[in-house]
Amino acid sequence: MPEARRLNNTGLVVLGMVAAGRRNGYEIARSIDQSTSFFWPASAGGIYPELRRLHEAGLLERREDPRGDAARQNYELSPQGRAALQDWLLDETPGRMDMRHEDLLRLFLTDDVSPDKLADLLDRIAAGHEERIRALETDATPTADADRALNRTLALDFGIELNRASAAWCRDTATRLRTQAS
Amino acid sequence: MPEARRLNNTGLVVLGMVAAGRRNGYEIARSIDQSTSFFWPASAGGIYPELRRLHEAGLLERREDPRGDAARQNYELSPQGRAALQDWLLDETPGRMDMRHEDLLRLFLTDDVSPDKLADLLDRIAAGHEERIRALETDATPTADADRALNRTLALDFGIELNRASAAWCRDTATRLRTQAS
DNA sequence: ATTCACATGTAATGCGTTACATGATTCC
DNA sequence: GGAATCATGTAACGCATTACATGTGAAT
Repeated sequence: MPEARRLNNTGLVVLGMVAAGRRNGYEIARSIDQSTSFFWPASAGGIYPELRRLHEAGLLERREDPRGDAARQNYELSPQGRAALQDWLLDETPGRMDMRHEDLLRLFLTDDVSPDKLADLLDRIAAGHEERIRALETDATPTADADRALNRTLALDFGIELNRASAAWCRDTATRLRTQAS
Repeated sequence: MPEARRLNNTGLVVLGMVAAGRRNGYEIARSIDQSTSFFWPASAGGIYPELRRLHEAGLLERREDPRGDAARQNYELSPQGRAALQDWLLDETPGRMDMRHEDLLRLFLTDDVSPDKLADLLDRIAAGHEERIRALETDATPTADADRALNRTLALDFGIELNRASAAWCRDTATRLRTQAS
């Protein structure tokens, strides 16, 4: 049985971030924030308890690494941790995918179906996606992150492309509605 | 202060579904499953408690509507419920948008960055999106749903387009990786 | 001197998911 | 009679979020 079954959402990305060279909770939180958060969010408050759990489960090794008087922990993968991560990475069953898109629910539930109102809403949805593109592009700049590995770049590119397509569809549909209405 | 603050994820869609004419928990669960689940999931088990909460909060009116010996509840919006829903619908602050995309996390965390392996993974991600397109298209067929309102159609179209763009990007990138590698 | 980035945590609360359990009705 | 659909719930469980609390080190 794959160990990965026991890894929750936070645990998965925390383990992966340690594997990617992040050493402590703060670095992990920062990295998640800059890179995975748009397709795999995890809040800072959940990371430290999760690090402890992973350590207690034997997936992480920890050593004290104080900076002056300030306590600091340094984490690395244990052999079991590496194995659990590989189990999950090599699992070829399709991964879960969930979405929660509030504006789309608004669109779906709007009872005023006049084309103009819908077009306005679509424009606002587009604006949201366009802002997200900007956020992703700043994160994707080479200076922002030492990791220029191909797969990292690809994941961010995917996010940009996704939002670009969303924004484009919204803009197109909005203008289509407006021209048809007139 | 908008009442919508007190509505949780399930409550929002439940209220909306009642507004859209769904009468009982079963109908709501079925509708969510067929339409909003890909951008606003809600599990059946959470709907009945939520209906009770909304009723207790005064947002829904309930009356008994037995079918033979079988108990059944019929829900409708109360004036407060309608107001709360409108508050939320007309709120122009950008809505939340979250995603959880396991295969994308796999892509991001893969340490074997050989183009062939990455291309394989991308093909699998594409396949997942293509399957989702098929699911959405069957839900979007006119026969499947009496609601042919414009906004409903648009929301489903958005989902289809989103997955189409995702799949296309994955396929394109996979072939690009393979040709560059050779 | 003070502000900002670094760094680690806790506690409350409210979900959301899952699995299960039950029974009626309708259709074949 | 049996199966699928309709219909309503409960209970456990593990989170995930949020807000808070605290302190150090580095830079200006």
